[in-house]
This record gives sequence, structure tokens and C-alpha cells, in this order.
Amino acid sequence: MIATQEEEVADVPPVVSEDYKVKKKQEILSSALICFAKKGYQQATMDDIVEHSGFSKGAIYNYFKSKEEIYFEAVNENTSSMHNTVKDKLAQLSTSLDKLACLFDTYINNDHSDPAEKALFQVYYEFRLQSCRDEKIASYLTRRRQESFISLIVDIVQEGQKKGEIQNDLEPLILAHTFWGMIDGASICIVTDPAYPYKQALSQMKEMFVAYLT
Amino acid sequence: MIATQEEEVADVPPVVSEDYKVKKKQEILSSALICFAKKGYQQATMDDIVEHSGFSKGAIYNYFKSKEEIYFEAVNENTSSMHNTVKDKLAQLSTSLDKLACLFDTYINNDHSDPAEKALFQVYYEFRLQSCRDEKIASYLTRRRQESFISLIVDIVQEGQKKGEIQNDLEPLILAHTFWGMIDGASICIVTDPAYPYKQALSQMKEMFVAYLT
Amino acid sequence: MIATQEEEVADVPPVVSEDYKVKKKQEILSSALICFAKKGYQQATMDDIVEHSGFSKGAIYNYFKSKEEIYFEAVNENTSSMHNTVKDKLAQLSTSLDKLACLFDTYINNDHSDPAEKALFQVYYEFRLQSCRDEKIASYLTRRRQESFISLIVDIVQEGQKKGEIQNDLEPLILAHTFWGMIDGASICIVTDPAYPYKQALSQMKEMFVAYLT
Amino acid sequence: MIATQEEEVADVPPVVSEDYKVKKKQEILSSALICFAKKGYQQATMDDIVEHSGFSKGAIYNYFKSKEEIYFEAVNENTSSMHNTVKDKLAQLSTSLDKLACLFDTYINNDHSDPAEKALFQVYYEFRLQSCRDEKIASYLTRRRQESFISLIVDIVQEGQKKGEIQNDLEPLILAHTFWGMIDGASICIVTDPAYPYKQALSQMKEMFVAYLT
DNA sequence: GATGAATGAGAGTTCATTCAT
DNA sequence: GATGAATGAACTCTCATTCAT
Repeated sequence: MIATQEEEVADVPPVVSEDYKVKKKQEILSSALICFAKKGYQQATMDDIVEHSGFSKGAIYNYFKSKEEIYFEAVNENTSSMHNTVKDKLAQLSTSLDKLACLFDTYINNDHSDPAEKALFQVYYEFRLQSCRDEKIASYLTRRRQESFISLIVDIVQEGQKKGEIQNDLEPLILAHTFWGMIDGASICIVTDPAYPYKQALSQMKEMFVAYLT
Repeated sequence: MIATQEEEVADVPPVVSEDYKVKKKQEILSSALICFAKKGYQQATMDDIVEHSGFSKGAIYNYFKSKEEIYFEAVNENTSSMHNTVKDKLAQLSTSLDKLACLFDTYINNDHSDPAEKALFQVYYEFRLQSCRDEKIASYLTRRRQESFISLIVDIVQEGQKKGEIQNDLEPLILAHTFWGMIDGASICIVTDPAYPYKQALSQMKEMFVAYLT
Repeated sequence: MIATQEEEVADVPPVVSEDYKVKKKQEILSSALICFAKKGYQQATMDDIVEHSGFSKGAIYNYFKSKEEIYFEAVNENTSSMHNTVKDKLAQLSTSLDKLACLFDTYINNDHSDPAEKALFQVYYEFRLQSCRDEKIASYLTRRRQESFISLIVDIVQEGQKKGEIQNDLEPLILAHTFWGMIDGASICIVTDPAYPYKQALSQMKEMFVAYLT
Repeated sequence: MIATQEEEVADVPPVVSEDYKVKKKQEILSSALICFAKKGYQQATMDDIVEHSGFSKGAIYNYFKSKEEIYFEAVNENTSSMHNTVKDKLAQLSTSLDKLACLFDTYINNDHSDPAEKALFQVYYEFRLQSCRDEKIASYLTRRRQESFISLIVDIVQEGQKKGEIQNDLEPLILAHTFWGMIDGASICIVTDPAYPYKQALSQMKEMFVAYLT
């Protein structure tokens, strides 16, 4: 009897919906992110993730094929969602300078005392450093950086130059690299030094940047 | 008589000189630095360092008590010597703006295609990220950053303010943090993205910074 | 419905029972005991235990956290069970002198040609010698000796003195120490010298001891 | 000139006398004994002995060919000298019972709070336990035990039986084994348990033993 | 699908012994 | 003879991954 029931279960289409699986994956990923932040990718063990997530080891390997894949997706998942939030905010602004100022403000107003927020930054920058040795990470990050980050600024600057808000002799691509260099620099300092006066430093960078454009 | 001779024998100087030992240590450290750059601290094994340095495992452990100590000293040794070179250069300049410009130029003119140079940057930033989880590294870096990096800029800015070169309403400490934030940002990008146009981006940062001061 | 089923799945009993794990641990411990006897604690390697037990290295470390823990439990497990057997035997005897005689007889009739038996004695006395340098072992053994061995004799002697079987001017505690000193001495000789005539020597000790009490 | 002098030194017969070498060896051995007592044979390293003795590693290997040889000689040297002292004392006594009593008293009056004394006992019993696994140690100890310890008692007992001091139906060899079993037992307890009331326990053993003989 | 016991290659570290100086 | 830097095999322990249940 019981056997029959089990067979029936096996025959019906997946009992758990795709949505359910996606939710489970996200649970694992957010646990993993915290573990990676706490110990670093290499030092965090699958057992740490098992313990923190409450999933069994086998279950996790049903969702992901390796620790590396979890790492990849954990970083990707979280940085992507952050990026989309920002894009929505920018769409509501009209001038290029406002948009750039808003981007700075996003980082200035970020709450870096929130552990989850800080964890994400830690793991993200560790991940980025890995790109020196891992071609897969390197190409992924380069593409992502170009498509999502660099072109975002390039577009805003070009639009600003067209409208006359921004000086025309400035190279948009270089400005984009300068912009993200500043953001990365402040972020690294925040992650690295709990006493870093990031609000004031980032505000100065914003003033410098905006003054330079006009 | 015999006793005297024996005492002489006992007094012979060490078979190898202190210089010899220091040189050997440096050999190991520079090999280790390359290994750490190539694979990262965790992934680089003692066997890698053995192979790359040509020393036997036991020999390395005669000079250092652990892999961690090698890591610490490899980063320390190299970043310290770099820092001293910079300080000498600055001493030859008279105005504060020249000094700050010179600091920017040092990074702008750095040859990041030199593998040894690049290795040092890679390992240094990995080391800095470790400070999130390693209190020993954190306190070492915080003290070092304050004493060597922050105070360097603070002194220059205060001198410039006294001489009237730099606006008096700017906070020297925040400026120092802003300055190093920019340098860190550009450096991280260089390490992370081989195509980063660091000369141009750093030059823009320099222009922004100098313009902001005056 | 689906939720209920899932909860049921989550509630399944552990894949292997507690009994299974206890049995596995005992298998490892008895293998380890043989290895420790054969080579001594320091000289016996985890690889020896791996080979002798048939478990993989990882499996052993799933059950025990270190070689030291295996050592501790291997000695403890076996000496404890021996001790309980003896206590049961004594409970069936009525007079104090019979009980003491029975204790001697237990050691006299012990089969020291049985390798497992001999291994236990060897490892136990090595373990005891360790107590000179290992505070953890020392405090464990001292407590155990007091609670299990000394008080056993003290109780028997006091009972015998109350009943008039044993002279009242003898100090029970000292007698206990004398008793176990004799047993330890004979045991060390057995372990150390395969030709030791332990049956006859222990019998003489027994006669001396019993004669002294009355 | 200097070269000539050195050659002269090389040509003369050994500058250091045999006595000098024996003294140096003894220095090393007594340092080694302390190291072995402190950490155990396996755990004590050559570096420990180097540090404790003040000799260089090379020097030690000039006197002894291996750590094992040092161990062997350290135990042998010290236990032998102890044994000779005892023999001298016994020669001054006339009756067998006095001699046996004197032997007990030697151990009763031994100062086990003297670290050097305790170290010797510790190392000696560890050495004896090694005999289970080391045929070389086993045969050495068996011969030594027979020649020095067992025959000592056998001779005394036989002499006592001849004189009528000791009962004739007692087997001298078994008595010898019983005697040393008791001494070993008390000694093991002393080494193992700092609170062992060895004076009282050994005195009881002595009384039992003497009473049994007559 | 879920579980967690089992695997075993590979990590960092130690140390008795050697031998060029 | 004396020195101590060098050696490298061997040690304990870890952990990503698998797979029988």
C-alpha cells in the first residue's frame, strides 16, 4: 500500500514547483554568503553552510553541483539584485548630474553596519580578487562590469554632454572608470577599516567629481 | 694551554653570518610572494613555495615558524620598502601640492606590467581583505595605515594650509582618507582588470583632487 | 497536503541507528587498542589504525576528533568494563576476606596469554605513565583510582573490621594503597617480562596480605 | 704560521683525554634523562637535549650515534650506579632478614620529591614498558633483572634458609619475583600518583614480607 | 528527493640525522 | 673536533564530494 503511494508520487509531475526550488536555492545562497563573509571562501566549509542553512549536505548538492558554483551564484544573485534597485532609482531623475549624484548618494547612504550588507561587500571584493587567478571569474566580472557598470556611467555622461550639462572634452569611458575606481576605493576601505569615515570621504569624492565635470 | 685552545674553538663565530640568513629569508619571502600572488594565500601550498624557492621544506621552517608568518612578513617586507622609497622622493619637494601630485604620479607611473610589482599588489589587497576576519592582521594594518599613510597626507595638507596653498576649511584627516580611498580604488581596479586605463583614471583623480584643494 | 508529506520526509529517523554508531566506535577502539599495544601510543600512527580497522581515515575522524581522544576512550572503555565485571563477582561473596581473596584470584586467573588482554594491560600502564606529563590524564586517573579502586578496598576492609574478620588497628586507606601497589607491581612485571611467574608471585602476595590482616 | 700550529695540534695524540670524553658523555646523558622525564622518550627532541645540555647537535652526535643510544645509556648509566650503592650497603649487614629489610628501607627512605630521583624512575619505567615492543630492550632488561635483581634476592634467601632464618619450604626464585613485584608496584604508584603514601604502603609490604618468611 | 557516513588526496608541520664549513 | 643549516619522509588532521539507504 505504502509502496503504491510512493510509486504514485514518483509518477506525478514534480511535487515541488519551480518557485519552491528557487526559494530553497536562495535560502542556501544567503546562508552561504554569510559563511563566506565570516570565514572567506576557502575557509568556509560545506559543513559550515550545512549548519548555517539547516539543509543537509546531500540536499545542497542537489541544488548546486559544487562549492564553487554556490560561491559564483551567491555573489551574482546578490550584486545583481542590488544593481536593479539602483537602476530603478536613476530612471526617475532627469539630469545627468542628478543621476551621478544619486549614485554617489546610494553608496553614501548605504548602511554598512548592517551585517548582511557588509557581508556582501566582503564577499564581493574577495570574489573580485579571485579574478586574477580564475579566468572564469575574470571574464564574468569583466563582462558584467562593462555591461552593467561602465556603460551605465558612459550613457549618463554622454547624455549630459549632449544636453550641455557636462564638458564635452571629457572622455566618457575614462570618467566611468574613474567613477567606479572611487566607489571601489571607498568600498574597500569600508570593508577593511571599520573606522573609515566613508560618508565624509565619499561626499568629498562626489564634490570633486561633480566639480570636475562642469 | 689546552684549555685556552678549547675556549678559542668554542668562540668561533657562527658558521653562517647574520647577513647570510637575512638574504636567505628574503629569497624565501620573494618566492612566497609570487606563489601567494599566483594562487592566493590559502591555495598556495608550502610545497609550491618549496618548489618555487628551491629550498627544502625543513629549511623554510628553520627560517619561519608557519605559513602565516611567511605571509605576514612577505607583505610587510615589500610594502615597507616601497613606502620608504616614496618618502625619500617627497622630501626633495618644497610645496604641498607638488608633494601630493608626486604621490599620484608615483602610482600613475608604476609599472603594473612588471609581474613582481603586480604580485605585490595582488597579495597586499588579499591581505587587507583578510583583516575582516583576522584581528591580528586588522590591528597591524590599522596601525600601519594610520602611522604611515594617513599621517603622511595629514602632515602635507596641514603644511599646505599653513602656507596658504590649500583651503583652510578642508579637514586634513578626511582628505587623507579620500586620497587613499582613490589610490586604493584605482589599485584594486588595476589588480582586478588588466584592461583598466589606470594612467588616465588616476590622472583624472589627481586633477580632481588638486582642483578641490585650491 | 504536499507540506504534510514533506514534513514526514523531514521526520524520517536517522539513516543509521545510534547502536550502529556505537558499534562502529567500538570496532575502531578495539583496533586502536591493538595498535597502541603493538607500537605504543606515539609510535602507532593513524595509518596503522586505518589499516588494522579497515575504516578510512575520514571515517575514523567522523567518530573521534583526535588520536588522543581515541587513546583516552580506548583505555577508558576497556578498563571500565573490566571493573564492572569484577564488582558483580564480589557482590556474590559474603565475607571480606573472601572478597579480597577473590580480587587476587581474578588477577591470578587472568589469561595473560590472550593478546587482547595483554594489549589492554600494556596500553593501560603506558597511559598511566603518561599521567606524569599530562594533567588531563592525571586528574582522570586519580579520580578514577580513588572512586573505583581505593574506595572498593576501603569499603571491604571497613566492613571486615566491623565484623571482626580484620584487625581493627590497620588503616583501611593504607591497606588499599598497599593492595593495589601489589597488583600494579605484578601487572607491570607480567607486561614487561613474559617469563614472570605471576600466578605464583601473586599467590604469595595474596597469602602475605591475608595473613597480615588477621 | 697559524697553519703550522694547527697541524701540530692535529699530529699530537688526542688533546682531550678519555676521562674528559666520559665526563662530557655523562653531562649529555644527565641532560637527556631530564628531557626524557619531562616529555617522554618520543616527545623529547634532540633540540630539547641540545638546549638543555648546552652542547651542539653535532657534538652530541659525536658522542652517541642516535637518540636511541642516548636513551639506552641514560637509563643504564643511572640505574647501574644506583644498584652498586645498594650492594655496598648490604655487604655490611649480617642476617638475611636485615638485608631484605634494608632493601625495603632503601626504597622507603628514597626521596621521591627530588626531581632528579623522580625523573630517573619515570624514565626507567617508560623504558621497561618499551621492552614489550623492542627485543633489544627486552633482552637487556631480562638479563639485567636476572643478574642484578633476582639473583640478589635469591642469594640472600638461600643464605637465610641455610642459616634457618627463613622457612625452607619457600621457593627463593618466586620470593625474589614477589619481592621485586612489590617494589615495582610501589614505584609505579609513586611515579604515577604524587599523593601515593609510599612510606606507609612500602612499610606494610615489608612487614607482610618479613612475616611471611618466618 | 533527502540523508549523512564514508572517502582519500592533500594540507601544514616536525624532527632525527647528515655534512659542508 | 665542533657547528647548526639543511634535508625530506612521515606525521596528524581536513574537507569537497559521493552514494547506499
